[in-house]
Amino acid sequence: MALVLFNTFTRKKEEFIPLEPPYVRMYNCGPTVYDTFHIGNARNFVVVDVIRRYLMYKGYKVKFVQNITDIDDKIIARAQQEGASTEEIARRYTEYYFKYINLLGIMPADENPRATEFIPQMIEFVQKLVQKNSAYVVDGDVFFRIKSYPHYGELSGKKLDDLKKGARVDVDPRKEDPLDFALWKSAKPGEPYWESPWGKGRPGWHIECSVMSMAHLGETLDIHSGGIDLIFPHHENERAQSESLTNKQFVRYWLHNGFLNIESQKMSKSLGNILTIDSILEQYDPEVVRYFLISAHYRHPLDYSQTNLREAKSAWQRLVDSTITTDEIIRLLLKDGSIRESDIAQMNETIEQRLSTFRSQFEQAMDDDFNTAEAIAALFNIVGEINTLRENINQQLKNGHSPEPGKVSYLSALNKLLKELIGVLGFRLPEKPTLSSELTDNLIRILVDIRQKARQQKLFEFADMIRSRLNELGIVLEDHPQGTIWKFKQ
RNA sequence: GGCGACGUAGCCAAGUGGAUUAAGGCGGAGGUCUGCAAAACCUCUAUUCGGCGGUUCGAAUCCGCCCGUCGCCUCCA
Repeated sequence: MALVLFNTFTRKKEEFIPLEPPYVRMYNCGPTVYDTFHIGNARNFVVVDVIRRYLMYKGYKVKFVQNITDIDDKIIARAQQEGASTEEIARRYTEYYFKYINLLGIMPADENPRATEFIPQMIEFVQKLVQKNSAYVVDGDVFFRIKSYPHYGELSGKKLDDLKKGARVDVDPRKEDPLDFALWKSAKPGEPYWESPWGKGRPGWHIECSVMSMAHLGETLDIHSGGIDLIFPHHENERAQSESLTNKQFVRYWLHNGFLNIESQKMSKSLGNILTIDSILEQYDPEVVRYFLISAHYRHPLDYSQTNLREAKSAWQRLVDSTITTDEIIRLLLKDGSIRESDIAQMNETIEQRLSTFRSQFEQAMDDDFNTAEAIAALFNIVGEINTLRENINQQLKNGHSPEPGKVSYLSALNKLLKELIGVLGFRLPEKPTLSSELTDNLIRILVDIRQKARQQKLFEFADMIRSRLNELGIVLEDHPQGTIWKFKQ
């Protein structure tokens, strides 16, 4: 099956063919570490994480690079505001960034280059552009000359004339063209700086990504991603300067995720509706947040609301519950000897067939421009099959028959498949009791046994007390025909 | 002003010319199971896809107009 993705550049879905299969060079515009990151940033990080994981699942060898912009105007502004150094600010929010992407279950990038580590390469890059006449120097600033790059505007689909008409910012009169942008900025007094051929200064914000992506991935990237707002001017400028330097295609596939809105409105500082990721993770499990973030197609706008998060929580719960209950039921069946490990391992063609139908439903969805909404639907179809099957086995049990080994092995295989695909989307299921919590498990089982005795003797008040006291501790008991199982309340 | 996206059940959200009952989830109603629960299962919850026209044998899917929502063009994921 061919993987198809929507390329912002062509505005079409295209089959994904990396430059040198099976290698994939992937770059995502990372954070500028001047502040905490918000749920909208999280959407980008999670979406890109899912894309990366799926490419790996498909057998690609992905090298994933995400930069950290640790010097720029906003960091300087923040530092001055707080009377701190830019390094301090950058360090603080870099830590924050790593802490929270880790909590969100985002795989660490293969490389996280920082802008300040690549200043010499940036200077060299700019120098070459000046030599090629693609850039010019004015009073210690260096500007990119967009006239030198005939393809300017192609990525964002903008006409240069329209851009000029729509300009809402005062134009720097030293620019040859209002659309020329800074490659190197001279330092004002009190600002951090690096020595350069043009005097003291710092890199412009677009040059960083070009330099750092090329440093780690070469001159042509397979995938370059970011939020939809980065198309213009950031990615347009990256493309212009990179291709001017190399005369090669900079990016094969441009991917952009849609915005996350708050109550249908864009998040912005001026509206004061920024939701930082830490405030959300205080209320919701990271997996719930991930579920919410990929419950809609990545290119569509997504609306944040408490209702939507609560909905995600219930849906995620259904997924988790199915896997836990199935695990526990199989465990009980093994324990009382009504089924054996060797029975479970038994596969046959019918089972294989059905499993692959479920798997391919998932893959078809993901192959179609990473349609996570549909992929999740595929997951729920598996859940439905599992739960119906379990019900079926319950029925047999109640009728005094021991469960058919074929059914149990199908159940077990479905459960395994479900867990695998949940993992492909980057979700983490609650962990099995570890060695340290084995004691807990054993203690609860003692209580479960005592309650069972009480129920047999119709001491329901006593039995219910055990159940409700455990419930107060966040432990839920469920009585199944195979026996009683326990779970942690979510 | 220029460019673009979107409008599918109470809510979230796939589908984008014809197999098909228009996925899946949340919520709700009724039932089954249970000592009671929980979880789960079963049934029901869009003759219809913002509105009006058009193209077509056939449209939620294509075209036009209208209404509504949102975004980019400026730092921004």
